[in-house]
Amino acid sequence: MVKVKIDERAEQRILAAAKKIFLSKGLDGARMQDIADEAGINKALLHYYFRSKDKLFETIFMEVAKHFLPRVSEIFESGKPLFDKIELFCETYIQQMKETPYLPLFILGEATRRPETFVKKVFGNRKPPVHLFVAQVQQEIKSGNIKPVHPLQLLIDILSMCVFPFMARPMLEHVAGINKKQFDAFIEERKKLVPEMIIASLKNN
Amino acid sequence: MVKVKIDERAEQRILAAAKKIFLSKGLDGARMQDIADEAGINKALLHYYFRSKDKLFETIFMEVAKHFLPRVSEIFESGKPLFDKIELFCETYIQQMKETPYLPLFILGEATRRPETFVKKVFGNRKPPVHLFVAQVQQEIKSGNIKPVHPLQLLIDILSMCVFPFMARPMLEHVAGINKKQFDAFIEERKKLVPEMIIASLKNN
DNA sequence: ACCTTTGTTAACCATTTGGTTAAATTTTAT
DNA sequence: ATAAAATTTAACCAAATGGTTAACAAAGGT
Repeated sequence: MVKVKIDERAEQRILAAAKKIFLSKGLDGARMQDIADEAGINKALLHYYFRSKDKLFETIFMEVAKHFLPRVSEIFESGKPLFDKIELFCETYIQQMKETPYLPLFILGEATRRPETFVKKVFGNRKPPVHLFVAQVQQEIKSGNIKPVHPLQLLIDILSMCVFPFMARPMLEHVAGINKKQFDAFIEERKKLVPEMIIASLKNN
Repeated sequence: MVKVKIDERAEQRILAAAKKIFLSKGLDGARMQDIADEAGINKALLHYYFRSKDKLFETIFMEVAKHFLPRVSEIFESGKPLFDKIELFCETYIQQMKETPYLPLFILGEATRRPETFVKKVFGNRKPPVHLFVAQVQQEIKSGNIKPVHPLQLLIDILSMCVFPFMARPMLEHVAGINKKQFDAFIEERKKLVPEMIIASLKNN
């Protein structure tokens, strides 16, 4: 008979709980007691494993921040044609946001409130290789394969359309009068529509 | 000689201070003392004019939320051709976000954390007439003037591209290695580029 | 002048909150 | 088994925070 580990290690439960609470309430809104309750342990144990609220938050932030730029480097560095990269970028991004819908508001909110603390730490020395994307776009323009566009503007266009709908979700659902299921369908549709739209705008004729 | 009102009414100063503090720190991050200090008055006076922190916050939120959908109704209800509306929408939106760059993260952050409290209150009975835009797009499709697109997806595309860059600003500046002046130029350029891009993607040939 | 209303403040108060401590329990090594 | 190390908890603590009170000052009306 396999021995089932009935309860995870406390440290893991704390991390999971902290992630849930911080993501939904933010640094200021989260209470250490909330996290302890969610993890089912005593509050003092939080300080035993992680020295302070700030330390715990930073641990979560860093772990979670990775997912905000999901596999972007991998995609940019792949040898794929531009249009394939755009399709893959949208697909990957929207899928990631579907799985962690609180992520963008959380990351951008905290990064805006404490830029010096977080923005630099997130990327450390390894920024995503935007220049590769930029160079490829410029190459395609020079070759006459696509219309002349500003590469960085293009990148932000794509990113905006993939991420923003998740941030505006509650308003969207209310204004458009749709429910969660319809929102999911709406988002799923975007995996195809966004790259189509972008690529159509790039084609020459 | 004109008598200069050396200090505004305290109530006004409180509102201005609360706006500044709440917008930058959010409901949870803002301290009543911060607001009192910013307004240059005693903390008790905050409670004299506005009963509680929540009441004060709601006042600010409601006042400020109006600017999140700047003149959208006006634009949708104007008799203008679709492409003109799109151009005007982008121009108006980006300009508003330039003037109140903290707005989107603030509104969407609070709306997400307390949807039942805020989302409905913001719009009250008067939602923006999205259906007018939708109908106009459908009409243009039927007339064969533009490619067939999903009207709501189109609207979100536009909104995303206008608003998101302001929310992602600190990350953007860091990743793209640009300063505030360059960001402003980047944004200014979008007033033309975004509608151009959208309209190009709608044209038939 | 005098009284009433409105505006403003210093000093408090109760609760919440992040954090600590010392004791108790469990695990691990010998 | 037993001592040492690691884990967990209940009880505290000090600071911060939203909010109240009572006294004081300014303005307005008579």
